[in-house]
Amino acid sequence: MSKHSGALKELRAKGCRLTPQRLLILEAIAEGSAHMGVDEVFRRARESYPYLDVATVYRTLRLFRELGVVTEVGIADRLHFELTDPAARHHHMVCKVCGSAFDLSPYYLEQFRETLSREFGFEPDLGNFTVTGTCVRCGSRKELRGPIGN
Amino acid sequence: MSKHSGALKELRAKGCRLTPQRLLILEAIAEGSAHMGVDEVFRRARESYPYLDVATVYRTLRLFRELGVVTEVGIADRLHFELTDPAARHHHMVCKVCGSAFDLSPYYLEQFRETLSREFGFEPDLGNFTVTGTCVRCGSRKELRGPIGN
DNA sequence: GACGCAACTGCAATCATTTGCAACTTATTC
DNA sequence: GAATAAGTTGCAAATGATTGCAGTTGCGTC
Repeated sequence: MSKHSGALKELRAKGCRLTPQRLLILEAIAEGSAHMGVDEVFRRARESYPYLDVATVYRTLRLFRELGVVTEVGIADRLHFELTDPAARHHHMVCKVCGSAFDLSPYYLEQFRETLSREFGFEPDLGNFTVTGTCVRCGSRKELRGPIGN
Repeated sequence: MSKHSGALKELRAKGCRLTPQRLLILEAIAEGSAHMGVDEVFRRARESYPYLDVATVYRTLRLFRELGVVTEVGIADRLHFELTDPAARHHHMVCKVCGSAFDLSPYYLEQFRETLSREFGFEPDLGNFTVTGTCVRCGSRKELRGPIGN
């Protein structure tokens, strides 16, 4: 409950309602593994309420993201979410070869953010920031196969 | 033709074939506006060859992106592409409020890239890098409406 | 604790993107 | 220039995600 109270306050502040569906989805994310796919959230939440529809899950997750309650991580072109933990805020590096997601401390982005803000007045949405690329393991494996290898 | 010759060489090097469809799609992007949506590429290319299928456009664009021939820009959760110009390489800032895309010089990301590479061995795929956020105009408009405004 | 309204949900339809497969083409080899 | 092997295409079906709408429900007000 303690983890949710903040989220509920956010809902109220925006004039949103507290529905059983939203509570279920919130719980599913809070109790599930890190970086949950939409269908995993859906399956978990539906266990307690079989009438739940995927559309509601998508809508709710988007709402939660806008409220800052959950963080979106784009893994392999699909939506994944995790509970936002203000005490351990972090970004993500996703390997486009193996699909693994690594946490990245905001420390490494602070300077970048400041530059964009100062130079262009552009305020980056780093709350849901993800860099794709190649992780150490996949990078070294590729080298072994030569420059054209796939 | 001069702009394409590089792309054609890339195709050959990877053992890919040169088909009329691919040429059409390449031309459509080269002649079209910046940051073209998939359907715009499709419509343009189909003008010269009505049998062209969307699936082919998607497949070809993905191939071109992997070859570095085109650059992907994610605007409002949809795929957009532009011809990669090695002489004027740049990244993108996309405003999540108004959907505008702004060019960003690689200069601002060089340090970030180096840090990720050195600290984590993670090689970011900055060729197709996009930051979302709020641009100057939308940022200031929001302030006028107060903190809860939408 | 009933009323009213805007927010929310479920359903079905729709859009954006990807994939499996059989038929067809490109480019290579002889 | 015919035979061949591998890459490509179009079509149709599947998947992931969004949206319109009519009915339902949370919640502030009396």
